Amino acid sequence: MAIDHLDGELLELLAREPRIGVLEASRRLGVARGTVQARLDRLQSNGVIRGFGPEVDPAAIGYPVTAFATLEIKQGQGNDVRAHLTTVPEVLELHTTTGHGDMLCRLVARSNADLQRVIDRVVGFDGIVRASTAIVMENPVPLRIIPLVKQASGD
Amino acid sequence: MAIDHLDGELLELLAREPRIGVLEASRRLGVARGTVQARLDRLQSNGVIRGFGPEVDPAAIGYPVTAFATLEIKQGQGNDVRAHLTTVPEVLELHTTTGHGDMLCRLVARSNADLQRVIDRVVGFDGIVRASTAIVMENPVPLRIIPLVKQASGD
DNA sequence: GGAATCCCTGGGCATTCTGCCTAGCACAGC
DNA sequence: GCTGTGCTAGGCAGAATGCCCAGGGATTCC
Repeated sequence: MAIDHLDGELLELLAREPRIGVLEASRRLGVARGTVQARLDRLQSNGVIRGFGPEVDPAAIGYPVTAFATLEIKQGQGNDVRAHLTTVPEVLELHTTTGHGDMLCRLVARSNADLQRVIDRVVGFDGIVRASTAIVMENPVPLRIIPLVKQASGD
Repeated sequence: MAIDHLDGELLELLAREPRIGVLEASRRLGVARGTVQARLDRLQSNGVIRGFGPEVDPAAIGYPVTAFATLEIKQGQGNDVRAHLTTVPEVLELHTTTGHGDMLCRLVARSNADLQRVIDRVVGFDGIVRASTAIVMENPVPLRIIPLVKQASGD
């Protein structure tokens, strides 16, 4: 469950140079190949490593605008709203949060004008009472995990 | 820049089974290996594929609590706040958004009690006027990209 | 109508990595 | 003292990679 120093270094190495194989990683870390293999297996069956899926940049496929929308949900409509938002491709992420039946979702759009269309589609649903949207201008800290991994593995 | 149908299928395949290699992917897609290799190279130099870093689950390394904090920033303090938040490992993501010098950040913590410590550390900084935090309870739609990819590649 | 260009195919090559195995060693807990 | 666990070090066959080439359609540009 907890990860040790070697796990931390392995994760950091994989994050920096994902294409390297088990053999190369073992060379870099100065341990035996079998060790790296065992650690990787453990991290994956542990659920620490969820996968190695390609990170796709929405901007590069034509969706340069990102926004966060806070949705106020009518009591008892949570499941319907979830199902509805799942069908909208521009909804990249959805969370339910503390508060008065609130949800937070991450949206992308082709342009600011297109964002209006997306929002209309998102909120054009019965269970949603109100929505407030914040458009992202800059992303000073892109989604990262390494600093946390280092802290969790004892620096 | 735009991606075609084959690109879309390739991305979807890689997202579903990231461990398969170029050769296996070419077999699945029914195209030549060189084609897959060329597409992958192009997608990566295009920036469509940012990388293949391991997706680490914060919950699995001891940070099961996620929250989003909206920060109100004192005029002109943006850079200092950014620098400050970058040093906090529990800040996984930071965006500046439209509004009155607002920022939105994603936090994780070891527990609800620990979240208080994280928030104190985040807002214990001069440039931050006010913070409002929403704790995530459920995550009905985890960060996803495939539906958008399919839409962008013409279904 | 050509000609040039681009993309894909299908194949070949040496090198490298993988998955799987064995055996020995050090260290912890019971 | 014994057992289990984790790491090292090595070996092996099979598979994949990176890189190369020649050829064929399709498209675009003169």
